Amino acid sequence: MVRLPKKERHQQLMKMIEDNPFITDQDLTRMLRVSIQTIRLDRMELGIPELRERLKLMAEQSYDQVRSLPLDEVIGDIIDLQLDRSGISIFEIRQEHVFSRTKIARGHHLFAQANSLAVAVIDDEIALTATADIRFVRQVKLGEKCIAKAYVRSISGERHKAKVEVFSYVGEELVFQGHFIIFRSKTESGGEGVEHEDSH
Amino acid sequence: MVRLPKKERHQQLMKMIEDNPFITDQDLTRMLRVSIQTIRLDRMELGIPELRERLKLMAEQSYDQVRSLPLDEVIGDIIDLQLDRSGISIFEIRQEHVFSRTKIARGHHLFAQANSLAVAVIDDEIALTATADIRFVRQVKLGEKCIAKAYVRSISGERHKAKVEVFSYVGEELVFQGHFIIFRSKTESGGEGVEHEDSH
DNA sequence: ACTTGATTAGTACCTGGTTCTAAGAAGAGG
DNA sequence: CCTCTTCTTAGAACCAGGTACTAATCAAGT
Repeated sequence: MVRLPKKERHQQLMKMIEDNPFITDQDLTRMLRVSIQTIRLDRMELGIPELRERLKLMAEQSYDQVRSLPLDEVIGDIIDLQLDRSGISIFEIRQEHVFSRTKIARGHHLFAQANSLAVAVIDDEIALTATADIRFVRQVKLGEKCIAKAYVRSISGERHKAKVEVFSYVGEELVFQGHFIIFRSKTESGGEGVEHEDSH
Repeated sequence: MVRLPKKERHQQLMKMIEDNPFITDQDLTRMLRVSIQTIRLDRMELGIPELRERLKLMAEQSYDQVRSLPLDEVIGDIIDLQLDRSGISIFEIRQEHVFSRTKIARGHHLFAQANSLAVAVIDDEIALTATADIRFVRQVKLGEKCIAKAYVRSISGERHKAKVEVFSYVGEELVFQGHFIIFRSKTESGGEGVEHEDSH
């Protein structure tokens, strides 16, 4: 049984741990046919932490992710906002926003950006989307930065509706447009007879 | 120093572990002022695994999530699907889908469910939303289960468009409706001159 | 022959537990 | 008062999965 040269073993070891971080040194000795000390020396050289540390790290990462989720009440970063007038937000299409096969952004993310912005631009305690009429003008791909611009077109009196138009661009190109009707509460508390409002 | 009754201590212990799963029994003895054996008996009674098991579980969950992400190309669980005809999906509104203050679902999640379903119901390799005309009929709250029903209304020849209507209900009540126009590729590969398609 | 790098063996020790046995303390019921 | 039960604490043995360190062996290289 000819053993592998050290470098190759290191390569294998890294790969094995990468695609199964739950593996113990004991398991690795069986698979690589070297002593457990060798495995440990290898991990040291490669700077790979022990099993428990690996799991702890993974757990911490996922924990932090969960805790930072509540922050994203707005999809995309708002970079300009004039309440009841206009707003701009930017949203980068990342891996998690695209269809894995085609790398084309899933529409609800573009909608979410536009919708969030349309709601944010309304200066009120509670603002909910009532209707939306949207059009996906061209597909947006992985890595592209989508810039949404919202304009408040009218704020009608009695029933507290606002019309908001949103145009999203990648560079100069229009990729999405939407007309939103947003219901807003009274500044005081919130309306009687607001039956057709909705979330966003 | 009067110690807490057992039930209260159990309450506290559960809460403490819940909002810091990285805590050791040793730490807990200091905070609850009981012996480490008591802590361990308590964990046993409550069925709370040891620190390492907790971390391992978290790590496994996040690992599985990452690996299963490509699966959730559809938002909501599809419970019935007749390709090119109709489909039904169910989607439970959870904490992460609502505005934290009002507990009302954010519209883009309802849209995402409907849109996903509209795309899924089209029997084609590539199907992308072109336009959508949607209406949020009433707000949906935390904990409600949203059932979306999609009907394919027409499939037009040359340009490969399909019209899909989606109605979402909570119980008997209509909460959302949308008319989608979906572009589809040719079954073979995918068309030349498809310039207005989009993601969903 | 001497040195160096790679590998293996073995021991002591660590953390964060489990499992089991045993012994006090505290209150309830007789 | 005694006894029974529940709760709590103590302690020892053991375990997984390591770290840290020492030492021995082997195979080349020069």
